[in-house]
Amino acid sequence: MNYDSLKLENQVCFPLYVCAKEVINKYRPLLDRFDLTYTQYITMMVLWETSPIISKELCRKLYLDSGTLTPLLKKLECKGYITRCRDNDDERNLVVCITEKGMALRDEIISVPESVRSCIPVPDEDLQQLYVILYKILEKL
Amino acid sequence: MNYDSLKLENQVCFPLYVCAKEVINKYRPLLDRFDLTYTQYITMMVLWETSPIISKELCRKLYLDSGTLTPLLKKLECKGYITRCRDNDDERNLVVCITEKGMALRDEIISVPESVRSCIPVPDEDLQQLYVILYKILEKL
DNA sequence: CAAAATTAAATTGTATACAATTAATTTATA
DNA sequence: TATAAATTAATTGTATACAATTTAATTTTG
Repeated sequence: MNYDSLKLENQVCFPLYVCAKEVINKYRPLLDRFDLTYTQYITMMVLWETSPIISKELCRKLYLDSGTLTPLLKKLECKGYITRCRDNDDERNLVVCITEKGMALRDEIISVPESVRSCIPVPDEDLQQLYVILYKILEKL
Repeated sequence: MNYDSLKLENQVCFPLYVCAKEVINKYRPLLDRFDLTYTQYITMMVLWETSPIISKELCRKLYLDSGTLTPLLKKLECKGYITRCRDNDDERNLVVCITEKGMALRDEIISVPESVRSCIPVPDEDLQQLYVILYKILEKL
């Protein structure tokens, strides 16, 4: 039998998985200073754009479920970056609001994207192409 | 201040992270039948190609550390797919060998790559491009 | 309107991931 | 050659991820 399809080098998912991991690892030392993990960081990104926001919406935008977000949001609350409270109109919903401290974090963290970019020494065109293909796939999934 | 660089839509890492997660999620129902996780599956892929292999080499090929691999290998051993023993020449090294049962698994699992491929309805050219860019980045990291 | 169905967050359990440390072994060196 | 340095797995601790279940609230429906 021909087992070529089961070779690691013939997989697209493997470099995708490794690349995502390794790029996220580049964020770690940069985000450590702010006591944030990568997942907490992208959560803050949504909140800098949209606050207040319902937890369900946050889950949808971040492609995460409540099992992941519930403890993460509690941690961000402990750090003082967000508040969590129930929606009066529908008590099932959790309303997440960014705090002043959370909003202020944006100014401090502004240099992170550029720092990460400098860790990935490939041309802009490659990253642009990568971006387009990834969203093309995400749309179809 | 201009905060565009902190918008989720302007990140390359975010779709990379989500895409990797979502594609791996496509493997889940397919691998469940074999009682394997994605990480266990790619570990088996290395072993189908190379056995015996030193744990250190396995770590290097999979971009994982011993904190992740040690418990994973113990699980694969419990399932009867591999054996773990020390290298007589250098007792620090852990030698991982595939078992007959592990080798037989390859024939059963052969259809998985095609099944996953069919879950990602984009042209081959896109995946080919993706593959090239991802390895280009990995080489530089 | 009351019961059933639906929805959303939280909880529980399992499996990664990785940093930091520890323990055992081997290699280098004074 | 005895000790220091280096190497490798394993361990410990923290933080995701996600499936499955539970709980509480809301909506639908008979």
